[in-house]
Amino acid sequence: MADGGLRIGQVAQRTGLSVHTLRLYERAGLLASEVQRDRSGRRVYSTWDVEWLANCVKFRASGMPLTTIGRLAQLVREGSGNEAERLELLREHRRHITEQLTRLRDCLDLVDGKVDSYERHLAAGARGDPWQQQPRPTTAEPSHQTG
Amino acid sequence: MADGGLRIGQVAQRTGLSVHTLRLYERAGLLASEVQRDRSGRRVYSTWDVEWLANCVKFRASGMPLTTIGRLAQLVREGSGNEAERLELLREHRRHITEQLTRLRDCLDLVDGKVDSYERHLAAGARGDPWQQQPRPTTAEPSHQTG
DNA sequence: CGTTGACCTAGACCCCGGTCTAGCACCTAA
DNA sequence: TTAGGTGCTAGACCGGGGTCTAGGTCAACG
Repeated sequence: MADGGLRIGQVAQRTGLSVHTLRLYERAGLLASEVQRDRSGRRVYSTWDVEWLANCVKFRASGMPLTTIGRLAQLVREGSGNEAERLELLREHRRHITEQLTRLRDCLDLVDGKVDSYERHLAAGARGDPWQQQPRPTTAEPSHQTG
Repeated sequence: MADGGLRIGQVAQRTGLSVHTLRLYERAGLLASEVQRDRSGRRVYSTWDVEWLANCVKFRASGMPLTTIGRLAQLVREGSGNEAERLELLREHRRHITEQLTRLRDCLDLVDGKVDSYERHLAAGARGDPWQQQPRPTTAEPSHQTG
């Protein structure tokens, strides 16, 4: 395991991505540095590549689309000088994550509420349905309001 | 706005779903009660339907697949007696949400770290790249370790 | 009346992100 | 020398979740 020098299978193991996906990511331009090849054409990933991929995994897991990761990768590939742009991109993603977090917490509230009510319901011996449309008031007609 | 009696367009407005999606959801069996129709065949949603749909929106937003929502809807459609199963389903989804939350927080840490480092980097006058592979140690060859 | 706007159905289309296959090349170990 | 394992490319395929189109029906308004 001398520094650098992992092949695709090993990288797959330690990133949790499939080899297919690794190749896909490369084709899609997600890699921030050209992957080396050994003399018979097989990919050779440096440990830096693997770290980068681990980051990609987290970006994906937090909903960053492949194209965006690609843009970031490109910026890094281009080297120093565009840090402001990278920062911008990262900030935007951070915003995106925090939004997801609040939405998710909101949903969790809903689900928690439902779970609670069903638990109480079942504990109390199942009288009535805590989540049922009312016993059908009438045969609803849209009452023709144009609004 | 007498109780009950919204048409699809209005429902689209208040749920944020498109009319296309509303019809899709119906076809996919996401609705927990048969949508009424007026005498010319147009859908007439009760306010209960709309509430249900609002819940569906949250389920989706928290990553519940359509098929699962469909199962839940079916249980509700079938009426009292299967509350335990609904509870099970909801609990599982809650678990799923909390997992997402922890993963997301983890990703947020990463992104926060990167943002911080770029901010400090830029504030300090951009020396070196905080996110760059080391200056290319050698021309990595995989050193043929079979492991 | 006719026109306009909301609605209907069936079905095609699309994007995204992966997953898999076919057919081939290499390399090392038995 | 051959077999097994791993890798390669190009490209097909897939599932999920929408989104849109074509072609038609109402119904209400001017």
